[in-house]
Amino acid sequence: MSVPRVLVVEDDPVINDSVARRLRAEGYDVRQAFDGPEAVATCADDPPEVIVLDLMLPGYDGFEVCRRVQAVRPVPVLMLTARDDENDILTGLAVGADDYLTKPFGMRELVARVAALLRRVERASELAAQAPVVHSVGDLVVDTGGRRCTAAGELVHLTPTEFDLLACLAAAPGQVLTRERLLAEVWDWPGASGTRTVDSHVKALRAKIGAERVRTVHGVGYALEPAPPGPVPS
Amino acid sequence: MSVPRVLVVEDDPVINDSVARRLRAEGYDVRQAFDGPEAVATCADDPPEVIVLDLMLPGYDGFEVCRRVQAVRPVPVLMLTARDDENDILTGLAVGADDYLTKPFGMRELVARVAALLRRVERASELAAQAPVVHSVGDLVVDTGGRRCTAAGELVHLTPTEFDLLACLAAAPGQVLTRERLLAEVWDWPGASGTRTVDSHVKALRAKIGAERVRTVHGVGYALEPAPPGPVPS
DNA sequence: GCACATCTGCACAACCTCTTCACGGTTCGC
DNA sequence: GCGAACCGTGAAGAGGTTGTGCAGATGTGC
Repeated sequence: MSVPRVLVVEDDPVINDSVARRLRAEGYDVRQAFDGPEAVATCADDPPEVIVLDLMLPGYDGFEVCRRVQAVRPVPVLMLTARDDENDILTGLAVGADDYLTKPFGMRELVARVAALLRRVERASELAAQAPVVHSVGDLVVDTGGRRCTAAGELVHLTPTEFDLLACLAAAPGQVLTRERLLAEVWDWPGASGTRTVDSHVKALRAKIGAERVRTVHGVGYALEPAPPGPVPS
Repeated sequence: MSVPRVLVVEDDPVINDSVARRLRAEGYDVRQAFDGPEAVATCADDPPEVIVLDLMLPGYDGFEVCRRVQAVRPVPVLMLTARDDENDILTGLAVGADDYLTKPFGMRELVARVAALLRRVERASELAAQAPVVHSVGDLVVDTGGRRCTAAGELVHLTPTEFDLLACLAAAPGQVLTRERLLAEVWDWPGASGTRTVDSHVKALRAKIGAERVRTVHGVGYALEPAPPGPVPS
């Protein structure tokens, strides 16, 4: 994303040009659209990083543009409202706008808001990329950040300990973890007390995510099956 | 910005001088320009903090001056219009002017407007540095700038603490935040006193935005549900 | 100063979880 | 095949965590 693309949607040529010029001066790759259909068409082609969108448009209005564009791919939208109309703002935000400015607005502020939206997008993608908070093992998904787990698309309710246990296993799919190791990871450092505690929780886990997903290795410990047995005969 | 520089652009020497004199008396460092090209040249050299700009100018008019100057660097512009022409005013604001005065104007008012512009710019640049303004989570919209919140399009009244709490949760949708984390974010650094305070406010929040939107994660904390239960009927 | 809204902390009840034990079935080494 | 070690299972008590209502403290605007 070396040169962020910005789409300016505004029917008044004077305002559109002036906004576009200002944003180009800031170093953005700016496209312009002057009505609803044109805006949607431009986005379908090649979605920009940010959209600056006026609400009052010929064709269909800003809300509709927002809906249609967002339906394809989520794009940050900075909304321009002619009046300080509470309802317009709230409606706009409800249909997917990310920020708003009321006319008359200062160019400085507009530029700042666009930059803020871009920062947010970048930050979000960085977070998604560098935070391996989600483990996928076959059709099992373990979201350690949200502490949720789905098996074959179905949400599974797990108790705290069950979740920690599964997260631990999912961090190394196919690898066998000893009871001692699991006790250390999930239960901190409990003097090697009843190792049967692990068994109990494995049992509970199996009952919830399917017994075949957790393999017992006799004399060693447990492992999460990397992929379901074979090509599932569905 | 110890001594703010002000550029006065006005073709009538009498008015120009009188404005300049008055502003100098207020302690500003004042330059003068008497036509469009001169104004642009002065700005290219060394942009002032504020421009007082007449619309009727020889060379090119005030709009053009405004556009060219703003293309280089955003500078607050106080526009002077001969008539009380709505179109002129709107066009001017669109090309980057920040305020306007209609002739005939009083010196006192002009001085006040210039001072207000300087204040506003300072404040705006502070604001611009802040984080994004709006969080959308499902059909829940949290406008941290306007400190407003809507659920399914309906405006919801929240107390300050409730709003901060929700904003904190909305900043990381689906992520579980511990009570300690929430105390740190919303209540600054609370000696680890009653974490039950969080519970109380969560209860109040749930009553207002719908209990199903805030998920309890036993033994860990709370999370905002990323998407509402049912698949959205588009 | 007063009325009002809001925040905080507590106590209680309800709920959820963890752990442990004993028993029976299974696997492994010989 | 046999013994020993290992694992699965079920149940129940103990302990911890959360939801809720309420009262006092605090802050705010008129």
